[in-house]
Amino acid sequence: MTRFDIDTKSAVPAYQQVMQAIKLEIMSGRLKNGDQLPSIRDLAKLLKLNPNTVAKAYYNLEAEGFIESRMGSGNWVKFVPAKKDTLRRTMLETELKNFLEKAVSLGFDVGDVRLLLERFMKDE
Amino acid sequence: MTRFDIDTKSAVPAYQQVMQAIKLEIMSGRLKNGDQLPSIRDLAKLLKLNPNTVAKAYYNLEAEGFIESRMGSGNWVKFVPAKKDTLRRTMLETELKNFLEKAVSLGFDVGDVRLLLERFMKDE
DNA sequence: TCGATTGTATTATAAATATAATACAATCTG
DNA sequence: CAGATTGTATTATATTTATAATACAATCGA
Repeated sequence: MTRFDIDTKSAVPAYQQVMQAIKLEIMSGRLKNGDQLPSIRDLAKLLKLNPNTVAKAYYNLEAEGFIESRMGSGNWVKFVPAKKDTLRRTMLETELKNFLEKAVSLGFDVGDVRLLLERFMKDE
Repeated sequence: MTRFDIDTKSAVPAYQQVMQAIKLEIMSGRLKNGDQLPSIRDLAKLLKLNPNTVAKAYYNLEAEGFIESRMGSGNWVKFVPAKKDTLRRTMLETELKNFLEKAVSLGFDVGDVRLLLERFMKDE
């Protein structure tokens, strides 16, 4: 797993930074299905965090279906490509719906959003 | 202004509910440029909130450019159609960028988002 | 001008959240 | 089996956030 650091000055809570970093590792493929994650205590020591903070990150990652915790033994990446694709898609759809809600409350419709998106695609 | 209520059981803070309701009034056109808003104390009494809670909502609405507060006199909707359109567009772009960031961190690209969006347009 | 109305500032309280300290319990390994 | 390692649960502390109580200051209007 790629090393990462916690920005203690950030407004983003430490446990969320841990979650984000690990998700990124999984999404990018650097962490594969079945890979074992560092133990809570080891990662806590490495990042200079309290073990409970890492435990909270792992707990949430498990709830979101990214990893699996087994008592006494450790934490593993849970990454079944097919399932993960539907998971990612579900997450994307949730985020899109949230965004569209905001757009509508701003007075725009889905067509407006589509036009703006296409401008984005041309620009970059 | 259309009457609205505060859901005290909601996880959304009261001051944010006030902001959202007033933005909606402005965006929908029910509140027009130059319209005077109820005084902080009046709205607080109406909604059964502390005046400071309403003041916080008004303060943020002013910071976001939706209204204007004048000491001793009151609060007015600031809604210059042209400027407001650019404001809305800026807000939309900000929200879109935030969403696209999440999409990318999920492993999707802008093209994927466009396809999903078009499916949304067909379905509804 | 002067009282009433308005927004603002200060301070306090309550609730939620993040982090930490510590103890507990399941699993693995020799 | 026994000790070490692992995740989990409980409780406490610190910080942030939302709300409230109160006092202050600018503006308006009779």
